[in-house]
Amino acid sequence: MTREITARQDEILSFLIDTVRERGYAPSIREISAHFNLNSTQGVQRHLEALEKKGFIRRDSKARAIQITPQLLEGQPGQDEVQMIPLLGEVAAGLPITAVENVEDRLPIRSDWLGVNKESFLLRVRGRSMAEAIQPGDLVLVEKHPTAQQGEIVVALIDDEATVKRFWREKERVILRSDNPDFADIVVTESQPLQLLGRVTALIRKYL
Amino acid sequence: MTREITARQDEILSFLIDTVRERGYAPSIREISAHFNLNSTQGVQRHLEALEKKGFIRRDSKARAIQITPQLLEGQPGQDEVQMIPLLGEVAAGLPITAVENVEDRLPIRSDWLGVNKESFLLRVRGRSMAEAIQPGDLVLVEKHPTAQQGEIVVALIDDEATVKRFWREKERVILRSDNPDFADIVVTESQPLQLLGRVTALIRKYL
DNA sequence: CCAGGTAGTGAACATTTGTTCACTGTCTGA
DNA sequence: TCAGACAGTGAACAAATGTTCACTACCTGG
Repeated sequence: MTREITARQDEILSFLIDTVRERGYAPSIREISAHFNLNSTQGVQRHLEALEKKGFIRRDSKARAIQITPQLLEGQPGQDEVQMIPLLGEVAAGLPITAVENVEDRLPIRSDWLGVNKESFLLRVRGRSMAEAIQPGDLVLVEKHPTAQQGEIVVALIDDEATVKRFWREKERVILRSDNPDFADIVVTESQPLQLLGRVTALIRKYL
Repeated sequence: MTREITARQDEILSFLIDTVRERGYAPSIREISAHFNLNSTQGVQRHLEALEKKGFIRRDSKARAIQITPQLLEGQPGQDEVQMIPLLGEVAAGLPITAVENVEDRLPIRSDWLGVNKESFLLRVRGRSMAEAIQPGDLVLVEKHPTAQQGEIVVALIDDEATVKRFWREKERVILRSDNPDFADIVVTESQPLQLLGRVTALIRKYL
């Protein structure tokens, strides 16, 4: 998917950015169409869908639920740019994992450590299955991703609990392997679909 | 007009700030009341009116039209405050360790992770002496300190080279111990004074 | 004891809001 | 010439949304 945008899309994106900067909340579909003297919400909808597809905004089906990709609001992405990434506590059932209710803290991560147009969050490791490289209490930076590469460290949901393991795919099954030999592999077959939350891209450990 | 706010107002304001930071747009009145398990939009309305009167937010009579006073969004000093900490490369002889010449990069660290009135820097680990908990390529956050406690992980200069070890003091000598049993202890006596750069307070690992 | 402030309930209402459907027009490249 | 992309129109719908009203309960200071 090309990230080129049309002239009209660019105009609409600029209007979004300006409006959020000036008054602190996004315009509605109808405010956008009024601004451009359009008579139809469908046309605006189409443009917003395209901008979302191309990664410039994120939308929810709620009033003014347009989130502009942070780099666009703050200017050029750069080395010194920092994003406050949520550290999730107990993950409440039924909510999106990064729902506000799940966030217990926030840590600064350099933007170039984060995937482009990827959502990331931090989780605290509980078990010793990846010891000693990854220890209880460590924070892992997780980039949301539904799939993984061989050998990558991933976060999966098993029995409604997030677990950190190394991912191996063999023919018709997936193996979630611990680095700690004291722990057995978890074998996932198609009869119980695997739910990957994402892949681990960094680790942060605090020594008290 | 007092700017003191009540406990409930403070909770609601924090929720607003968190929500805007997390998902880029404000909650609706009903989302706020759902979050706090309230059954009435009027109660929320009352709090928002108070917060507006006291200058913490601005509102329009439109969906999610809550603008948080910019200073509040840009972070309270303390928890959300971030400092760019230098990552040191080759340490040039004769220069203070954190001299500009030694800095190869900077990473954001939350201020409450840093000692009060202490200088900190990041170093990249080279050897495997602390494996597996600390691996080559890992970054350690070092707080400048000339002394250490028993068992702490420290950075010492030995033969003009920074090394990461665990610190033990015995009677008249200091032992710098590796976590990796493949490495022998380094015994430091008074005939070659130990130079501690600091103690390790955090670790950051990036998985490619 | 009472007034005032704080916090909330329950309900109703009008307006806003996003989505969807079916359509038209223009432009461009094959 | 035609298909596809882009840009828009007009309409309808259901849900979301903010405001307002009248009320209750509790707490605290005068």
